[in-house]
Amino acid sequence: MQPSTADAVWTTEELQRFVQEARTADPRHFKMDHELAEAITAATDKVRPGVRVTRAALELLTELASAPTAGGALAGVLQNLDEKHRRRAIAVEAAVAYARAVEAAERAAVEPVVTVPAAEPAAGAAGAAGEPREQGLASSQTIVPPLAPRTEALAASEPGRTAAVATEAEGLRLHLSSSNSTGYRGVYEDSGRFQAQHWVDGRNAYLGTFGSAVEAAVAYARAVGEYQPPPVAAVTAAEGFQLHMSSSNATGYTGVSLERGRFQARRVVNGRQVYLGVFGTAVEAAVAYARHGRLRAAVEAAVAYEAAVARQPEEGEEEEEEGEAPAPVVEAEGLQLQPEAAAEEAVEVDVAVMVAVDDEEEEGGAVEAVEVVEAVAAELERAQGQLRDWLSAPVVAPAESQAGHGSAASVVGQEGMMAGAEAEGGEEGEAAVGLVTESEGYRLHLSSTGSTGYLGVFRREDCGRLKFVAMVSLHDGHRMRLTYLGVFPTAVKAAVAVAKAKLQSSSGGPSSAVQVGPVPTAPPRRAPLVAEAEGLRLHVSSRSNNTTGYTGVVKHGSRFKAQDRRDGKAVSLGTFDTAVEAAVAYARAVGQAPAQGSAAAGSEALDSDEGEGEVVAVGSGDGGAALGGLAALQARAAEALHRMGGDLPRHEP
DNA sequence: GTTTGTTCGCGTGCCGGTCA
DNA sequence: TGACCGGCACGCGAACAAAC
Repeated sequence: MQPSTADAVWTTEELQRFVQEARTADPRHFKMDHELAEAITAATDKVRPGVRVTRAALELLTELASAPTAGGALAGVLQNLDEKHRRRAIAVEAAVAYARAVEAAERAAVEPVVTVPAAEPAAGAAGAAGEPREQGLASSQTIVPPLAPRTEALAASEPGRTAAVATEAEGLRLHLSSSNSTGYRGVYEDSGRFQAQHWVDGRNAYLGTFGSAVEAAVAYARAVGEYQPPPVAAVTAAEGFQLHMSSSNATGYTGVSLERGRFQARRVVNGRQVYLGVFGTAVEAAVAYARHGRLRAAVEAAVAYEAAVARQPEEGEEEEEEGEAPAPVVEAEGLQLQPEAAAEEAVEVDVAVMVAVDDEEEEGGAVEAVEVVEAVAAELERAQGQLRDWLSAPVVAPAESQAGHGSAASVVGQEGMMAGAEAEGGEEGEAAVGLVTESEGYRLHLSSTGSTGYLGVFRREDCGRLKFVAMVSLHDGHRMRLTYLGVFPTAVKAAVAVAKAKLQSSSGGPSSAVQVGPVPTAPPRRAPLVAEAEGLRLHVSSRSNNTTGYTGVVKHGSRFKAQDRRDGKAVSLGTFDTAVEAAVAYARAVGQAPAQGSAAAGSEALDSDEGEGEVVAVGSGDGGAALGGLAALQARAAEALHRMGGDLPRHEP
C-alpha cells in the first residue's frame, strides 16, 4: 500500500542517523548479522540525501532498532534465553525488520512516495531538518527520486564496498588507516568477520571478533585509551526498566561487574548466584539484571498459582482433575491469577501485567505471595531454568540434548523435519527407557535442561505423590501470555497438553516457529536431506566419504562446520547446530547449487548407496521457519536493493 | 592435479565456583 | 555483592588424507 504524501515527513539524513544511533546503542544486536547491519546502511544510502521518505519507513526502522526488545514482555524473555537461542531469535527479528525497512525504503525511492514540499528547497532545507515534522506538507509534490549517489566517505575510502567508513562511534574517535583493507587501524577481516588487535609490548593483544569493522574499530579505540565512557550514573532507566543503581559498585549498577573488559550480570536467587550473561555495556547488563527480577516475579506468580490449585482437594486421577475446574482466585506477587473455565481450566497469566510488578514493589513488601509452600519455593529454582528453556521454544529442541535418554529424544529437532520417532507412546516407559517424543498424535516438545525433559512441564511432589504441572507461553500477536494448563499425573500427559496448546496457537497462522502437531503416520526412516532451504539450493554431496550429505559441511563435535576453499585454504564459514544450517551458509558463500543438478544427483546417489536417502525441500513457515525466513527476506531485500542500484555485501563465490 | 573431507591444536571467552 | 580464578566448550585455521 502506498503511503499518503502527508505521511512523508522524514529526511534521508534522519533515517541514516537513526540507523547509526541504533547501531551504536546496541552493537550486540547488529553484531548478530554482519550482512544485515551492512545492508541496512546500504539501503538508506540508496535514498538520495535530502529527500523525504515516509514515516512508515522510519517506524519500520524503529522496529529494527528495537527488535531485540520488541514485544514488551517478550523482550524480557528473550533477554533471559540462552545466548545461542537468543541470537537466533534476534537474528530472525532483525531480518524481518530489515526486510520491511528495505521494502519501505524501496517504496520511498522507487514508487512515487518521496515528496518534497513545494514551498521549500528540496535537499538543503529538508536535510537540515533535525526534528520530525508532522505538518506543512499539504502543498508537497510527489517526485520519483533518482538512484542515490554513494556517500562521499564511502566513495573516497572504500570503493566497491557498500558501507561507509565511520570516523566516530560510541563516543570515541576511530583510527582510520589508508593501508588497511578494512579502513581501520588494528582491524582485520577474518572469514567475513572483523578482528581487532592491538600491539602491546611487542605482543599482539586480541581484542575480539566483531560483526562489523566499525565495532572492531571501536574496540581498538577503547584499547588504545581513547574510550570516553558515557555518564553511567545518568542512565537510571533503559528499555522500560528501572535500573538498580549502586554506589558501591564500580560499574554503578547492582549485580553488574566488569569482567575482562565486558560487563557481567548476576543475580542471587535462593542463595545461589544466577549468571545472566555478559554484555558490552554496563547499561545492558543492568537491564538484564532488572529484567531477570521481573521474569522471576512472573514465574513465582505462576508457580504460586499452581501451588494454590494443588491445595484444592484432589479426588483421584486425571479425569477428576480435568473435569473439575478449581477456580480459586489467587493473588500472588501482586497479580490476580484467575482460571478460565472456558479454556479448559487454563488460567492466563498476562506476562505484560506481571512484569509491571517492579522489583521495588516486590522488595518493599507491597504485595506478598499467598502461602507459597516451601516445596514450591524449592521447585522455583528448577522451574526458572526450565522456563527459560521452554520459552525458547521457537528454536527447535536441540537434537542431541537428551543424551542418555535414548533415540526417542534424538530424533527431534532436525530442522523441523518430521523425523522418525520410534519411541512408543505411553508414560510407562518414560522413566526407564527414555523420553517419549510423541503421544496421542502429538509431537512433544523436549527440553534439554528441564527436570522432566519436556518443555513447559514442571515436576512437583505433592503429599508424597509426584505430579506434573503444564504451562505454556504463547504470543497472541501483541504480547506474551503465560497460560497454566493444569496438573497431570504423568509428564507425558502434561507434555501433550503443552503440545496441544501450542498447536492450537500455531494453527492460527503460518508463523509458528516450532512445528507441532500430529505425527505423520509414515515417518521417514532416516532424516532426509534438504535440497532447498532459506530460498537457496543446497549443495548435496555424492562423495562416499562425506558424512553430512552436504558439500562443504563437516561434522565438528556435536555441531556442523561449514567451510569454503579460497586460494587453496579452508575458510570457516561458521559452525551450526544442524547440517542444513551449515549447508545454507555454504550455499550463501559459494552460490547456489545448479537448479536440478547436485541436489537430485545427491539424492540419487544416496538412494543408490543406502536405499533410504531422501531429499526434501523445506520452505518457510514450517519447523525451519525460525531460520528459514532469513535468507528469503535477505534475497528479497537484495532484489529490492538491486533495483535501486545497489547490492548487498556478499561473499564472492 | 585438483577438490573436498578429516583431524588436530591453539586461542578465546563463557560460565561456574570461591573468597573477601 | 563484587572480584577473581579456572575449567572447558567452541571457533577457527592449518596440515594432512582421501576422493574425484
